[in-house]
Amino acid sequence: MKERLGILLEQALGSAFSAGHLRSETLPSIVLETPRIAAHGDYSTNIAMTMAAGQKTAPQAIAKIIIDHIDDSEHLISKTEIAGPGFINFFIAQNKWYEILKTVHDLGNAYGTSRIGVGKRVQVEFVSANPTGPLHVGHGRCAAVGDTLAAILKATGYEVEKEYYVNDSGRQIKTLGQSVLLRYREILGETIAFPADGYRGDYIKDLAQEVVANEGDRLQELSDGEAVGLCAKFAAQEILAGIRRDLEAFGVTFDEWFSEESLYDSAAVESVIQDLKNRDIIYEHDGALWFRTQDFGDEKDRVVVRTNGVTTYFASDIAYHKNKFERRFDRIIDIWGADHHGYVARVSASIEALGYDKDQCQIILVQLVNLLRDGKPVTMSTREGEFVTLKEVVDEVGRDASRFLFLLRHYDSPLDFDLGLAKKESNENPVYYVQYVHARISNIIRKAEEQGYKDIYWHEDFPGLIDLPEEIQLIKLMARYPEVVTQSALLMEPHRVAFYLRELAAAFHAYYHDRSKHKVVSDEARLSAARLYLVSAIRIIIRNGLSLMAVSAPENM
RNA sequence: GCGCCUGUAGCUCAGUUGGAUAGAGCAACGGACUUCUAAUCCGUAGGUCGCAGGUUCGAAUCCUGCCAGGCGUACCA
Repeated sequence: MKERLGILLEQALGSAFSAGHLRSETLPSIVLETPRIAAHGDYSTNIAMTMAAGQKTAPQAIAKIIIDHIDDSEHLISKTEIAGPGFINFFIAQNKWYEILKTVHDLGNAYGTSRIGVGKRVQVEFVSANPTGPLHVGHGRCAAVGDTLAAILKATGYEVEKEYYVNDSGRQIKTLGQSVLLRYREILGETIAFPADGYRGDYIKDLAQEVVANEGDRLQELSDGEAVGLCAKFAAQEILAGIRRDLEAFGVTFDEWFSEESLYDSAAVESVIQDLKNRDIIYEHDGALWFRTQDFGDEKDRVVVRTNGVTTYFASDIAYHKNKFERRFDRIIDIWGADHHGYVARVSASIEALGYDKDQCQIILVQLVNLLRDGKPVTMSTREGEFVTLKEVVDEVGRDASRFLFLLRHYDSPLDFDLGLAKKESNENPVYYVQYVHARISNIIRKAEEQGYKDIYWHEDFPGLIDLPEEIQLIKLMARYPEVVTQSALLMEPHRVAFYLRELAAAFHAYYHDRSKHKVVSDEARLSAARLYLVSAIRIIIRNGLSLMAVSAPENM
């Protein structure tokens, strides 16, 4: 609807230009919005005001010229008015709204999809937690945001690839191996001194137990280096498998699990460092190798290879992002926890230094999850083994409820996650409010079937039957769904879908509740058929929206 | 100190990329189930949009400066 009106406006501007009624200038971008207040029309544009300066004419006069040039041969518009300082308000002819209803039914699962991303490949990388311990709630938030954003981008036509970057190399993996080996020796009867920087969680002991079961005391005969290596490899694999399971239980899957180690195996890290050294972007200082990130907007230069010859995490990240660009994505989206924000400048500096367009790589920082238990903060540390895992939350609160909770917030704002409230919230969670709409409509449709309404179909009588203001209101709300999906994609803000669904659900519940006025299945066959058509359209949208979030749409509750 | 994010109703948060009279949920108070499911609905109350300037037809939104909170500021990841 908005699109069609936009086209009319564009044509009107064009014809006003060619008729010489407006001085020609570059076509301004037309912004149509749904006014907050119904009296301001169905759509409103500020175009006359934004053009006023360039035209050197009063906005009201420009508005009048534009309106005069609108060629509305389809009678889409029932009324236009110039209001306030120069808004043009459009009122859509009521009979045109029914076309939306038909569109929803015709498109079904595809209602809300668009083609703005067609032909473009985008990669979304998210979670990417080190395989040194299970995922915690913070990772869950990133997972929900990343997975839903990927689904939204897909719905707008992008070819989307979801990727998990596995940090299976470097010091933290070695520390993991050492921690497991120590617990292993402990089980075999040795007294050990556990180092301060070791991983202390119980899962380390479980892993050590498994090593004992698989290998017996064989590791005792190996050198420390070999034993640590074995333990590290085994532990990382096991933990990663667990991460994968937990994510699947949370409804998140990836197309690609990209190994950091593979960048070393293929010498990609080595060669990019060599390349940058040749170009004097990496230089030696105090025995270490430094990247001139400062020349590309970072606040200081960063170490790539330490004095002891070991590469930093940043080194493989340079090679990793180079690899991403080599895979020829049109867009690359990295989703990180906000605690990594210090990394943004250096990564985008490295992208620029390699000669790529840094704007092609967008980094979303998801604010941290503050974990509370009955109002009191719970400290989380993987190393100390004190944390609440994603699995625990999913098991306790449920996948639907926890996903919805994470998505009911802009990723920019920190989230307090209270475990004491989580259980309670699983009953009061807004997700049930939305799902309940789906269950209620499903129930209506079941009941209708029992009474002989076999099919849900359109009939040209319907406009006369569905004409209450609240019914038109519902259709107008349905018309907005595709705009919401498009906006979420453009702004990369998945929470918009969740908020929209809540709004649609509220409108439906209110409508549904007044049974005396709005009963769907009644004695009047034609009215019933018409209302069935209306509410089943709502069900389609609820289902589509929930499916973007990978939240289930139950038939019964 | 410097950098990033945030400050909107008692609490948790939206706010259509600068629009017209700032909105939900929870909590509080008062109502609605012989009806297609009350996990629901209706109503009341609740606001100097952190503070102060600036930009303009117009600011919660943009700019500057303060104040407060979170995170970061490693040859850790």
